[in-house]
Amino acid sequence: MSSVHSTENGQRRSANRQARGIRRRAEILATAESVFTEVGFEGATTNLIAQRAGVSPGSLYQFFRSKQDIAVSLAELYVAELTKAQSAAVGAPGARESDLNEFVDRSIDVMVRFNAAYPGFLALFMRADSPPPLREAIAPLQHMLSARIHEVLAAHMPDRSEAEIARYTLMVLQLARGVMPVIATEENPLESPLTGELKRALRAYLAEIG
Amino acid sequence: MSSVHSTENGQRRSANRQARGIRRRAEILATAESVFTEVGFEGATTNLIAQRAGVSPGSLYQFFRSKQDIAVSLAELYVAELTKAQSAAVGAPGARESDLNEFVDRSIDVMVRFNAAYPGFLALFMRADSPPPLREAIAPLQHMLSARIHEVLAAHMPDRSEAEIARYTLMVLQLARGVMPVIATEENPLESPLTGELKRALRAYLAEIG
Amino acid sequence: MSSVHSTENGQRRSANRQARGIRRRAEILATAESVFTEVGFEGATTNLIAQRAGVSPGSLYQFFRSKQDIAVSLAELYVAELTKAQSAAVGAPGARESDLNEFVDRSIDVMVRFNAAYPGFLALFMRADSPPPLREAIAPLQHMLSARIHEVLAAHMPDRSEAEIARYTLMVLQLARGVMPVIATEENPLESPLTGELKRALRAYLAEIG
Amino acid sequence: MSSVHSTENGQRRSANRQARGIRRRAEILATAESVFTEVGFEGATTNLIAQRAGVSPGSLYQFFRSKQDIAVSLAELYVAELTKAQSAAVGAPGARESDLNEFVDRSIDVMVRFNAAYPGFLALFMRADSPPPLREAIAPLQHMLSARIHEVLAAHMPDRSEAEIARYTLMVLQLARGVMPVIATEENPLESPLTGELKRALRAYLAEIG
DNA sequence: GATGAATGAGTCTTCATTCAT
DNA sequence: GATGAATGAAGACTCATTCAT
Repeated sequence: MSSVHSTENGQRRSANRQARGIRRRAEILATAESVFTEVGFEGATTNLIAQRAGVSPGSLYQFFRSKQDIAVSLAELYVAELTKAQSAAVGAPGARESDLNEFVDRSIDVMVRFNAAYPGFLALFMRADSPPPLREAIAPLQHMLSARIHEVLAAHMPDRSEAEIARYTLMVLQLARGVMPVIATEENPLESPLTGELKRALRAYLAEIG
Repeated sequence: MSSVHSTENGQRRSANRQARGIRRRAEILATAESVFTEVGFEGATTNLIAQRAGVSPGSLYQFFRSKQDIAVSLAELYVAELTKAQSAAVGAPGARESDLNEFVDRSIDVMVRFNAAYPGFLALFMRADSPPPLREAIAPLQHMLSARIHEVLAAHMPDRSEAEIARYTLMVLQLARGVMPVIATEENPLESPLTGELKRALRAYLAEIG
Repeated sequence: MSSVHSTENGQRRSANRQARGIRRRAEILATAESVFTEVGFEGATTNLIAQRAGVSPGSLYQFFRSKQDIAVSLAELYVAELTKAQSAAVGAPGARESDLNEFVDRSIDVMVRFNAAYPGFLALFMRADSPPPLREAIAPLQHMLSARIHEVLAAHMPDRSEAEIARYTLMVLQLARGVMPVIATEENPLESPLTGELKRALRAYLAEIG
Repeated sequence: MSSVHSTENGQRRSANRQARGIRRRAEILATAESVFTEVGFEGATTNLIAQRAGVSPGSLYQFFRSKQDIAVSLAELYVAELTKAQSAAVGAPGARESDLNEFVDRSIDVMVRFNAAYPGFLALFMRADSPPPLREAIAPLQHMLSARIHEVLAAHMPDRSEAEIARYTLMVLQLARGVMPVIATEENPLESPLTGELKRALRAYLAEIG
C-alpha cells in the first residue's frame, strides 16, 4: 500500500513538475517577448531575460537551447495562435466568402487584435534582416496568410490569371503590413481611425482591380 | 614674411586636408552602407567597416563619434539626397501640384529609384522594428517624407481638418513602405508590375478619401 | 511485538537497500569509467554520467561527494582489483620470487590483461600529465605498484642501498608505463610482439643492473 | 624633407611595433606554457593567461585565434626547437652513427635538456587524450624522432626486417617516453642518476636485440 | 591627422552542485 | 533514499572605443 501510495505521489509530483515546467516556459517566453520588444533581438541578453523572468541563466537554458531558440519558439507560438484566430474569425479555409469587403474587415480585425496581443511579433519578425532561422520559423505564417487571401481573391476574380491573382495577393499583404506596425502602437488599436483607414484603402484597391 | 608664407601654405594645406577629410568621410559612409546592407546594423563591426574602407579604426572615430553616429550620418545623407531627388522630379516643396495622381506617380518613381540606388536605406530604415539606437536616426527621414506628402494633401483637401490630413499622410507613407521592400528586390524595379500596382493602390485610396 | 516485527522488516529492508546501494554505486562507477574513456576526465559531465547510469544527478551525489571523488573511487577500485590480480598471478606480496625474470613476465602479463579489462585505467591514470584533481587519486596506485616491485628487487639485491633500489623500482615502473599505452591499443595485447619486447627490455635492464 | 622624415618615422614606428608584437606574442606563449604546466590545458583559462602575461583578454586574442591555437603554437615552437637541438647535437639526419651507444647518450641528453627547458611540452603533449588538433601539431615531432631512430637502427642491423626495425624503434621511443616525465621533474635533470639509468636501460635493450 | 595595438566590460553558454519535494 | 529542476559562478571570446606614438 505504501508503495502504491508513493507511486501516486510520484505521479502527482511529476504531474505538478510538468505543469510548473510548462508554466515556467511560458513565463520566460512572455518575458523574452517584452524584452525583445523593448530592445530588439540583438539588444536583448539572455541574462536579462532570465533575471526579468525571475529565473537563473541556467534555468533558461533548460527550456531553450539558445537565445535564437527562444525567438523560434516565439514564432511557433505566433503561428499557432494566428492560425487559430484566423480560423475562428474568418471561417475555416475553404469556406467561400460571399463578400470581399467582409473578408477584408474581418481579417484586418484579426490581425490588429493579434498584433496588439503579441507585440513581439512585429518587433521580431517584421524586420528586413531577421537571421535565416527566424525567417524559416515564420514562413508557415506567411504561407497561411497568402494562401487565405489568394483563395478568396481567386474565387472573386475567376477571369484573372494565376500571376495576376498572385500579384494582388502580395499587394494586399504588403499594404496591410505597412500600416500594421503603426496601428499596433495606438492606444486602442481596434478602434483606431487608422484601422478604419486601412480597411478603406484595401477595399478601394480591391474595387479598383476588381 | 615667412609667417605670411607659412600661413598661406597653412591655408592651402588645411583646405587640402579638409577636402581629403570630406572625401574620406564619404568613403567610410559608402563602405558602412554596404556593410550594413550585407550583415545588418548590429552584425556590422566598426573594425570591419574601417578595414573595408581602407582606414584604421582610430581614423574612423575621427569622423564619427560612434557606430550609431555612422547610421545617423547615413540617414542625414539620405535625407539630403532624397530631398534633392524629390525636388528635381516632383518640383520644389511649395510648388502646387496640379494633379494628385501625377504627384503619386512621380513620388513613387523617385522612391523606387532611390531605394535601388541606396540599398542601405531599406536595410537600415525600412525595418518595421528599429533597434533603439537607430530609432532616432530615422526620425528626420520620416519627417521629411511626411512633410512633403502632408503639404500636397493639404493643398488638395482644404476642407479637411489637420488631424485628418495627418492621418491620410501617415496612411500613404505606410502603404508605400509596405510595398517598397518587395519592389526593391525585383529585377528591374522601375518597370516592375508591382510599382504600377502600388500607384494604383495609392490613387484608389486618395480617390476614396478625396 | 509489532515493533520487533517492524525492526526485522527494517533490518531486512535496510540490508536490501544497502545491497542495492552498493550495486548502484558500482554501476555508476562502471558508467563513469566508460564515459571518462570516451571523452576524458574534463570532457565528462556529471549529468551525462548520471543519465547514462540511469540515475538522477542528485542520486549520483549521494554516492560520490564530487566529480573528483568518482575518479578517486575508480582509482581505489583499480588498486583493489590490481592487487587481487597481482596476488593471484605472481603470488601474494611477501612471497619470495625465486626468479626475477619470472616475476617480470608474470607482472607484465597481469598489467596487460588489466589494462585491457579496465580501459579507464589507462585513460585516467596513465597520462604523463595528470590534471591536478587527478594527481591525488593516482597516488595510491603508484604506491601499490612501487611497493610490489621494490620488495622483489630488494630481495634479489641485498647489497644495494635503499636509494638504489628505489631508483631501479622507479625505472622499471616508468619503462613499463611508457610501453603499456601502445600495447593496450593492439588487437590482441597479450600476444602482441610488443609485450614480448617489453619483457625483453626489462629483463635486459635488470640483468644489467643485477 | 619633412615627408621623407615622417616616412622614416613611420617605418621605424612600424618596425618597433612589429618587434614589440613579436615579443608580446612570445611572452604570452611563455606565460601560457607555465600556466598549462601548472593546471593543465583545460584547467587554464584564457583570462588567467592574459592577466599573468600582463595583457588584456582582448590582446591575447589579437595574437591567438583561440585557446587551442595557443597550444598549437606552442607545439610548433617545440617542433622547431627540438629539430634544431637534435640536429646540432646528434648530427644532421643522414650522418651515420658509428656507435649506437653514442647515439643513445646524445639523444637522451638532447631530450632531457629539451624537456627541462620546455616544461609545457610534457604537460601538454604527453597525454593520452589530447584533442586532435594538438595531436596533429606534434605529429611532425613524432615522425622526426621515429625517423631518426629508425634510420640509425636500420644502419646497425642490416639483417632485420622492416617490421622488426619499426618495432624496435617504437620500443626505444616509448621506453624513453616513460622515464622522461620523471627525469624532467628532477632538480638537475642532466646530472640526475635517472638520466644515467635510462641510458643504461636503452643500451641494455639494444645490446639484447642487436 | 593617422595609426593600430590595447582595452575590458559584457555576451552567450555550460556544468558541478544543491535542495525542495 | 531518489528525483530533477534550479542555481550561479565561471569560461571563451567579441567589439566599440581609446590612446600612445
